Amino acid sequence: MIEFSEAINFLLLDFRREENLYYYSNKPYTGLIKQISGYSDYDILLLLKCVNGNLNLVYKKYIINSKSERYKNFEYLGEGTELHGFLHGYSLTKIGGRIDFRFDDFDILVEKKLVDAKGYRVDKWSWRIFDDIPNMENEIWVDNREGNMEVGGYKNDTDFLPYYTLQNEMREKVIKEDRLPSAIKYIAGVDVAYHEVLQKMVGGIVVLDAETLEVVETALHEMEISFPYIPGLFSFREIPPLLEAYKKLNIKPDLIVCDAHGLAHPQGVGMATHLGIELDIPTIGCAKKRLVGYYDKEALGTQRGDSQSLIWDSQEAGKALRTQDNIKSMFVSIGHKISLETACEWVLKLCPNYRLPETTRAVDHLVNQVLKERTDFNLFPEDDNEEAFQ
DNA sequence: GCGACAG
DNA sequence: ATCTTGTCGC
Repeated sequence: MIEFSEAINFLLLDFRREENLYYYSNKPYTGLIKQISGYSDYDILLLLKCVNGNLNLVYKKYIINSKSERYKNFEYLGEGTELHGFLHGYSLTKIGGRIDFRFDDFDILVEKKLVDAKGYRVDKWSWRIFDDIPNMENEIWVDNREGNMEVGGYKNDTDFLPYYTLQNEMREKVIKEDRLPSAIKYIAGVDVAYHEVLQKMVGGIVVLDAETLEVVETALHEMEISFPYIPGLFSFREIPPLLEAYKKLNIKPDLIVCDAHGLAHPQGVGMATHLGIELDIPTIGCAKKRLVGYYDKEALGTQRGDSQSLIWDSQEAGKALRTQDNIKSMFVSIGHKISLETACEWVLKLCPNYRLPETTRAVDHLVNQVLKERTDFNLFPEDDNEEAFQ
């Protein structure tokens, strides 16, 4: 484990060797290095994902000239390195409602008290955010290590045998042929957005007019994240908030398009299928990435409408379907009460301009917007009066 | 034994 | 799913 103050001091000293301008906030902090990536030919981007109180923050630092000897000094700060200690020097900016901590324009902040670095408009700045220095002994140290939150403790699949059993039962109920209403008037998209630190999720449904693709109704439901993400058991994580949101709808859709697989699933019971059986409504699985199955990439054409069978367990589990010219294919499969051919027709109809269906696009936008609004903190309430920066 | 693995 | 920045075209 590396002391955070030590690490950041090192970064700052290295980067701003000539300008020893620091703030000492003494803010206890815990987190880990989330990602180190090559950023361009000469930059390395270091992202520290941290938990501080109940905020989810991303600290970042550019390290210039990675090709020089200097870069070697950073090798010990590998991805996953744990950091505990004190936040030492930082600048705070607010960009489009998002809080950003920047180490790179730290000195500008000190000098001018208002930053406009790299063309970003900076609305507010402050170091008073950390005035309420928590007592170290009372501080709740949130363990934000991804392994603990998403995978750790859940690795043993036998913990989830009951869910696999449920999937086996559902598999018998799937209807793989068209049982659609004579006229499809409304089509819905469903999606869930997450807040990793608050452990909240917002499920949403957007109902579109099948003819015009205009939004006619939306419904939402927020709840705690209670089920981990496990490929194959994904539906048990996302369906609970979706069922709640569905209850709130006045206009019930004739068809639902899921941003996930249906039959193209290890047990043949992906989220689209699960949801379709649960609601007894025709559903389509329309995923961005393959989960199981194989298809002939060479044989797949490059034009909108081109498709290849996705084979799994010697069966056609779905289609790799090109929804736009020269663009990565989508993966369409039966959810419930619809044939694969009809499902592909609807997906194409719903993708007049973009790779993703309009249903998915609409609900994705809604759900992320709402989650952002509900989890956005006003870190500067005292600045809302006019004397703040005089 | 190891990799792959929707969102 | 979450997060980031850069570039291009309307």
